[in-house]
Amino acid sequence: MAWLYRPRRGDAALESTELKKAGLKATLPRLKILDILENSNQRHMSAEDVYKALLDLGEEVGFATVYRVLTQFEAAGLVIRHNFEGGHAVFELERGHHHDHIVCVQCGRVEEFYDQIIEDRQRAVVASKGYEINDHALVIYGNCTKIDCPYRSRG
Amino acid sequence: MAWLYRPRRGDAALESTELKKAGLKATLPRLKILDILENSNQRHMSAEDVYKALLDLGEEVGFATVYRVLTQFEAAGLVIRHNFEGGHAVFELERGHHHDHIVCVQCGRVEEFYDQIIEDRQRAVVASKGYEINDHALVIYGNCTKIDCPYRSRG
DNA sequence: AGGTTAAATGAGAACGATTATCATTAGCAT
DNA sequence: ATGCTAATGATAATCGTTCTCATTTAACCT
Repeated sequence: MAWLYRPRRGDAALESTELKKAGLKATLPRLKILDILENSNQRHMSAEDVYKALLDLGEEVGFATVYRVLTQFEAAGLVIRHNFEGGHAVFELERGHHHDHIVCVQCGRVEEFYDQIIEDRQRAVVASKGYEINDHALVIYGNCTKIDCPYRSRG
Repeated sequence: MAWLYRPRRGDAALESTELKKAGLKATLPRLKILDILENSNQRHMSAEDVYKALLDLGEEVGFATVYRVLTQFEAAGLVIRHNFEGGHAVFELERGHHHDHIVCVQCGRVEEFYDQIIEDRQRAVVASKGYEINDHALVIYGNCTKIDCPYRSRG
C-alpha cells in the first residue's frame, strides 16, 4: 500500500504533554508513533503502515511495540481502531469530530462522511434494538469507481 | 459459542439442484453444509460453527473443506460473508431480502434491521462519493444491553 | 546529576483464523 | 462400468496479531 510520510518539525513538548495526560510515559516509540499519526497524510493507518513509517524515519522500533502502543492509544482514547472488511485493523487519530465511513470492499479505500438524517435514524434503530451506540458506529461497504481501484470492472 | 442444530428431513434433491444451478457439483460436503446453513437456528455461522455442526452430524469433513465450500458458496451467491469486528468471518444464507446489521462490539451478537429512511440516505451518500452500493452494505456497531452480554456494564 | 524502581521495549515464539499444497478420492458424462 | 476432472482431507504454510521474558529506560527521589 503506497503512502507518503512527510516529516515535520514535531511538537515534541506538546506530544509529550498529550501522552502524560493520557497516563502514558513519554517514551521514544510512543512519541514517534504519535507524531506519525499526526503528520501522515493517510488518515487510516494499519500497524504495518506505522511500522514502515518508523523504518523510513530510521527508528528501530519493533513490530510488537507498534501494536502495543496503538492498543494503548486506543485504550487512552487517542486513536480509534477499525476492523473494516479485509482482515487487518486500521487506526485513526481521534480528532473529536464524529463521522462514519464508507469502505470499498475491493480496494480498501476509506472515505468519511456525515449525514444528520442517518445519524438520527441510526440512533433510533439502535435504541429500539436495545443497543447503546458506539462512537465509531457506522460503516457502509461498497465498490468504489475510482480509476485506480484494481477491481473497478465489477457489477 | 453455543448453538443448536436440529436435523430435519433434508430436501436432498432440492439442494442438489440448487448446487447444480450454481455450477457446483453436488458433493457430500457441499450438500451437508448447505443443509446446515438452511436448518440452523443461527442466522450467522462462522466456519467453526459449521464444522462443529458437521461433527455433530457424524460427518468427517475437514476444516479446509468447510472454508473452501463457504468461499465457493459466497462466489456463487448462495451465502454472504461478513467480516464484523472480532476477527473471524461469519456466513449467512442469501435469502433475497436485503437488510443491514447491528453488531455488539463486546459480545458479537448480531441483529438485522431494515429502515427505509436509512436506505434512501445511504444510497445518496454512497452515490455522492462515487461508490456503488454493496448488497450487505451497512453495519452499525454498538454495545448491546442484553443481560447475558459479558461486558454489559460499560458506559 | 545519580540511583532506584516500576514500567516499557525488542526479539522471537506463540497464537488463531484462514489459505495453499498435493496425494488420494469421488462425481458425473460417456 | 470406466475414465477424466474436479473435489477432498491432512497437513504445512501464511497472515495479522499477541504473548513472554530478558534487557532497557523514563520518572521520581534524593
